[in-house]
Amino acid sequence: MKAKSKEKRLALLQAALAVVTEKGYFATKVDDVARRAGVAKGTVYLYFKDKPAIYIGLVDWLLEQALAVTAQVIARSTSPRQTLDELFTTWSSGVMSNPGVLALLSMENMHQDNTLMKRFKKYVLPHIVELQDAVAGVMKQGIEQGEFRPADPRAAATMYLGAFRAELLAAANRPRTPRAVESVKELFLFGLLADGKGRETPTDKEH
Amino acid sequence: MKAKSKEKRLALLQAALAVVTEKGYFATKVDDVARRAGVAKGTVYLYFKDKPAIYIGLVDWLLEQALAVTAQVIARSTSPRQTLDELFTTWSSGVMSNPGVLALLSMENMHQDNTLMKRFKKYVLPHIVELQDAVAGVMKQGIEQGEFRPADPRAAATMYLGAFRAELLAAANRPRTPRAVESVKELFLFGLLADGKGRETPTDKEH
DNA sequence: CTAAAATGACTGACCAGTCAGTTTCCTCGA
DNA sequence: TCGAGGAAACTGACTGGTCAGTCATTTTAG
Repeated sequence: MKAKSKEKRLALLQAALAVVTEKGYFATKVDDVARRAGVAKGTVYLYFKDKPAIYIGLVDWLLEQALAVTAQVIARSTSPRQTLDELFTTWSSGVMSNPGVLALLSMENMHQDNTLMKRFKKYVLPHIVELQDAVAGVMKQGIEQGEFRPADPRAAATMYLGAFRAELLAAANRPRTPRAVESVKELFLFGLLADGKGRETPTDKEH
Repeated sequence: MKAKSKEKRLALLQAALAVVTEKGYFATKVDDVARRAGVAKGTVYLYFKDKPAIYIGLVDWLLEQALAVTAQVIARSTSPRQTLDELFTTWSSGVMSNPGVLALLSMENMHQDNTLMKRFKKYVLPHIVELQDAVAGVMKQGIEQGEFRPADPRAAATMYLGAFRAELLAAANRPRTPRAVESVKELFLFGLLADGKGRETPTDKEH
């Protein structure tokens, strides 16, 4: 099982990525992955314990990339606001460039299978939380620096990621207009309400 | 196939809802649905052509409810802003009360199977668009009435639904705090930026 | 020449969908 | 009121196809 090269494993992951984003996890046969990588089915099992392990390996790899890219954007940009802007663009042109990938990262999807779900919680979820934390960190910094309003950083992160996701999926149906992306970003920053509608009373929680 | 009662069909759908939201579509065996409804597997096939048909029937039924509830909220509430507020609450306490249901309605999930995907596009997607349109209508009205800023109603609807979804899923992991829900709503309305950060220049699209 | 790597035919488990047989329900004539 | 008979509803054992995972055999590399 612990076969020679890391490279071959990577090649298999790339093949898996291609097939799985195209057909989805459940419709993907191990043999499909093997063929796409140009090897026989047996070979796949030299590098991965079983089918779920391919999935876990794949998601792990993707999240690693996403985290690296995110850290890089955070490191080099000058303000939290700019960071958010760049994250949107960087993500959508890179790792998370299609709905297939998003599906891979969604827990409710993996809910479809028990083994998968267990391993997802154990191995993948922590990394997703890490990503959320990274974004929440940006929010926190922005708030502290006074660029953002006082708000719950986690809620803001959740919403930012949700908006990203929704936009990406919407774009999969209709052709993607840069305008729509801008609209979403802009709404996130400025909110929906017209000016003077009570922005100064964000504390009246109970109605 | 066209067996007697609508009621029995409904009972089967209810059973399917219970099992599918619990285990996911792919992990659900037709026999599970039958057992849950207290009938034999064969009976299921008197009411549904095949397994995908159960799924389609289920989602159709759910969306019908969601649309009805949404229309009702829109009809009785006094302002677009209040409508949005109530939609959030109504949805999460009713039809879309758990992540399992959300998974059922997500296209990327159904991407997992080809037959399912085809039928999803044909039968389900139009209803989802209808729901998005209903929300976009609220946005449009709010904008026209001056309660909301000029913005793309569709983008705003996409984002609103995305925020709802993200919050609901987040709540599935950590216990749901009313505070988090409020945070999300509030962020959606007011945006993240601190006051005086350029709200009056939403037209500088190119950076 | 040998060991590591790769192969792909094979097997066992699983399950959607079928259908011959059984039960339930209804109708109608005595 | 009863029950005979027929139809509609229901049943669940069975079948055919699919596929994850195995492993005896072959290929490659050193």
